[in-house]
Amino acid sequence: MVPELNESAPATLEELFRRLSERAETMPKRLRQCADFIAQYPDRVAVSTVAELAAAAEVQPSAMMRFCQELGFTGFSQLQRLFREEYARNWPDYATRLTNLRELGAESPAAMLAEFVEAGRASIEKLMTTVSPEMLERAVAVLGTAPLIHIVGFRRAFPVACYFDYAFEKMRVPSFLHTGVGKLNTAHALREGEAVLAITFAPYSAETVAFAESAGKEGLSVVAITDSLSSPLQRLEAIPLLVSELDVGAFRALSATFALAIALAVAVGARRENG
Amino acid sequence: MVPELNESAPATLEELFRRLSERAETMPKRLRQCADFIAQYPDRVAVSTVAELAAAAEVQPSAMMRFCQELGFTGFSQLQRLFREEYARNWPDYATRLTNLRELGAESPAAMLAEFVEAGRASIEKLMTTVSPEMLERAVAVLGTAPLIHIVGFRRAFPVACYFDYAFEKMRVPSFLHTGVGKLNTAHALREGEAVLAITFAPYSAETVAFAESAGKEGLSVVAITDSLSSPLQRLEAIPLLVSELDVGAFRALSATFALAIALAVAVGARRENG
DNA sequence: GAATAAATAGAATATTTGTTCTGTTTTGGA
DNA sequence: TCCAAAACAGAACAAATATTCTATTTATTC
Repeated sequence: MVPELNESAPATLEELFRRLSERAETMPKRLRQCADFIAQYPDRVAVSTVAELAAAAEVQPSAMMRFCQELGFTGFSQLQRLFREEYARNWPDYATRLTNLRELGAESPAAMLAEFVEAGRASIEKLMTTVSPEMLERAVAVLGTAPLIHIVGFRRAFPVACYFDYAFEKMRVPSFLHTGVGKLNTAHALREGEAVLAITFAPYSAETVAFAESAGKEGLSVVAITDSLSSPLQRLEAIPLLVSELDVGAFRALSATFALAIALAVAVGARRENG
Repeated sequence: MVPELNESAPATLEELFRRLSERAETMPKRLRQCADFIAQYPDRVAVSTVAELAAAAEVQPSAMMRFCQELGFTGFSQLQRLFREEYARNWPDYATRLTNLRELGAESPAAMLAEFVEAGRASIEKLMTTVSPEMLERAVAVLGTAPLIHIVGFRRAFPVACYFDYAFEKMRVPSFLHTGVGKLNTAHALREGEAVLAITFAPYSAETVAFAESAGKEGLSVVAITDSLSSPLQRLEAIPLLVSELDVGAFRALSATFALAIALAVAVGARRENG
């Protein structure tokens, strides 16, 4: 059969996604589920059957069909062809791309990305060896039972602190983010039985250390995310979680730290729910 | 039907190719044609039918079948599954794995960390294929010349925005972080020629989208860090940098996003210094 | 150079996969 | 609250795709 021309169907992936973003809002529930799923996992489309894809998106195969037709395709096969053609171009794998990017010249942004990707990957893998499971368990035990968690971290650690606050909010874990806004001193907000989650990396920010110290003196438990055993937070009786990020030149990313952060946050959230 | 175990069939692509190189020499003509073709164009196997593949290798479909069986597979489908899984390896179903972990009673914090480490590693590797070097170059060109960079991103994207502000400050790149503190509207701070760096992930925060839109209307260049081609930022003429983070259960980390962020920040800093 | 075994092509069949259809449920408007 | 329209799930059907079978050709051995 001659593949029929279909003037209303998107001819490229870009066009498809553009149309998707225009129309997804107004689509009925199930079709929107399809749209969201395809937007999130476009690479699955090329190598799956309608049935597999529908199951993964948690809809009926027929819903997926209606979705394809809604977009102007004659059916799933026509949509899939688009993804399969795209696939053919994208094949070179991670290792190849990394090499290619590096060869573009050390100065190019793409080469820089390749460097940080490699550093991030290595840092994350290393994380499994630097974080002690016992300490992690203790940290979860402390944070999982505290009535309120104080989060403190400045400079490079501030994004991590923000993220904790976001994650805790999402899981309805009571938390207080000490932002340092207005240079107001918020240390007086500490109450007995509460816990502190302090994040700091070399050169250790004085405010964070002072905050953790005063909390320790008042008998609050302190969990410390930091980068070495020689961190000043080690002197307090804090529960240490060690992350070491590999650097590229003078720059250090936060990829591994965030992996630790989300794992800790989710573990604390889960502990709370299960009592 | 239960997928039958087949002890003689290669279980991985590596094993398949190894066996191929051992045996190809001694194979009859047509089967060898099959072997050579697959060795040369392995990427086509995942998305083709036997008929297509046979035609491309210039053999009969039945020859391709005999070839598959010669290698120990029950048929073409089994061989193809190997190639499809290889492609799929980048997106294991973490939701299912997490459920399994829970059912096994392995909901320990350490197990959770392992999950996020694995998700982070895979996400970072995937970053190499989702970020287009051309777009990255354009983004660096825009941000590297703008007199001021406006950074906007809320909720889950806020840590990323903070980090950009920190990195830019360290490299003395003029930047302005729109924090949303006090719900003050800061959109009037935009001046001609300046650039916007917008970060948003599904569900896209309305404030970020509105900010980027109003910037776009005033003719400012917008660089968008987002998670899919169907993001609302795509509709503006923004320069897109795509990151997709794998999720664990309902949770998604930021490991890959931060690798991209630091690479972009450093590249912009370098561009400024070198003129 | 004939006999035998192996390999092959193409047709026939079985299976999987895509698509359409129908009765039912949900949603939105009067 | 009822009615009409849209959306939906699941089953039935159609198309495509994989697999097997058989007659024929090609290679190998004696």
